[in-house]
Amino acid sequence: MQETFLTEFEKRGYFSQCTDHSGLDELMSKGKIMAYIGFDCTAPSLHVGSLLQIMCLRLLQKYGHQPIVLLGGGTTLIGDPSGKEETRKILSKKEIDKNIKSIEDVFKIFLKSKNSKTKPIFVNNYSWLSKLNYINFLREIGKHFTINKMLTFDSVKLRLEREQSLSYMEFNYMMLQAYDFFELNKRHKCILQIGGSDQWGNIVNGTDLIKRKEKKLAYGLTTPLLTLASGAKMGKTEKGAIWLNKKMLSPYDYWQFWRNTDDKDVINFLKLFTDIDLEQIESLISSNQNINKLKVLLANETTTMLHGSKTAKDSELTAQKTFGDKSIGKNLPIIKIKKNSLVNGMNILDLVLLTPLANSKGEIRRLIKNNGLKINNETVSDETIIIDQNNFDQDNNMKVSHGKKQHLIVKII
RNA sequence: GGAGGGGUACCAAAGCGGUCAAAUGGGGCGGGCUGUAAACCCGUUGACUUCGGUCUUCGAAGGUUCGAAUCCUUCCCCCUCCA
Repeated sequence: MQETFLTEFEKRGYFSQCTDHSGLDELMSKGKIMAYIGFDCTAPSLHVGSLLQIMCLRLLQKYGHQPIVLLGGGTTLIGDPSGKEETRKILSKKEIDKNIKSIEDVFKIFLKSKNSKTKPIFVNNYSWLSKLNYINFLREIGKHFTINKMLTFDSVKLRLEREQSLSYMEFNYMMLQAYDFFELNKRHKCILQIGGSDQWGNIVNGTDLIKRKEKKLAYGLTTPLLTLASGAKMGKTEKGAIWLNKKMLSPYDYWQFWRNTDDKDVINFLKLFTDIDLEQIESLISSNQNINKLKVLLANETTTMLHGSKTAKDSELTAQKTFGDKSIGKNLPIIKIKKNSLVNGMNILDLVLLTPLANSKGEIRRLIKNNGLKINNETVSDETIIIDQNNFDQDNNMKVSHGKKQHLIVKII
């Protein structure tokens, strides 16, 4: 059987639901289509939780389709109630615009723009949503929505069942998203919206609206909500979200995130988050590769995609040095301190407090008590020791470790 | 509108005048085992400290008391039942 966008989409584990599977598959194998995914702009960067959607856009390009990236400058002003138990905090227009700019940069890394037929189109729904006239909107769009049906959507239903307030503003969100699809259908002949499974309701509203107003067929396709083997949501860890923007998360930490994948998730992640051919992945599985090698492969592939192959290699090397020969790898985070703050020596507690490794002296004391703090690979057992120039090597570096995984370099300048 | 029940640390939940920085479980962090995995075992989990203590915290604000998470008053929020 010939491979199509949808067949690979399914094989890789991206598929959850589709409004018309065979219809869409047929259409997409006949020629190029336009498809869009909308992204929220509540933060200055997307995190790994959105990576699956980004991979979908890449897959579209692979099969010669053109992705539209919708940055929700308008809808973020309202806040999507889907999957949220509480009202989101509302951001200012200025913050959102700033976020959009930095999110766009990430897409430009992931998506290819050389081929003019498949290069991504960036749109901001603020440009049309902000121009809507309330009365016209109600007459043209609002009449196609029944309250009866809107109340049955999970995003609304859950809030009502829990008696948590849902403002009229948020209640309108789904209409706006439906309108986005309608607008993109008119502007760019966009006939497919992809989204996470929590977006199903919103997407279907869009295809319905297009059907009613334009008498045209449009399709919806959703990806499953990913959960890790541990049951946690993809993308957020205790230390914070796994951001895609390198200003918010260093490439080394990004690499580490993938390297630390649960054994049970590794194969799935290779399929979901790398470009490695499915056949090749299958052969890796059947050849019974060492699981840790696969994790390194996963980390290298994902990091290369975002930060480039050189950075990925450097991260691997840093990891090798850090965990293998316990030396200093160059990609470890560096904390700089001034030379004169060390002339009289500095208490270990004060020094560690300057780093992101701990938030209070009490925490550092506990860490020392539990044998978790190391200076240059030596376990610190006394909280009163003084750090001075002698603890640094000839390059003025000193390695500080919190447990086995968190390491950084303190450097004298 | 009426009648009850409740808001405690990251979450869940006990405590109901002093021995409460607050039981227990989950989560987190650290250690052990290992493979930078999972499972398991152990320790730890407000801040500061000269390690004697000191300061801040049990929805909010006042009050009673030598002493309040605990009692009283007002206010805010949530839940259940009735209308």
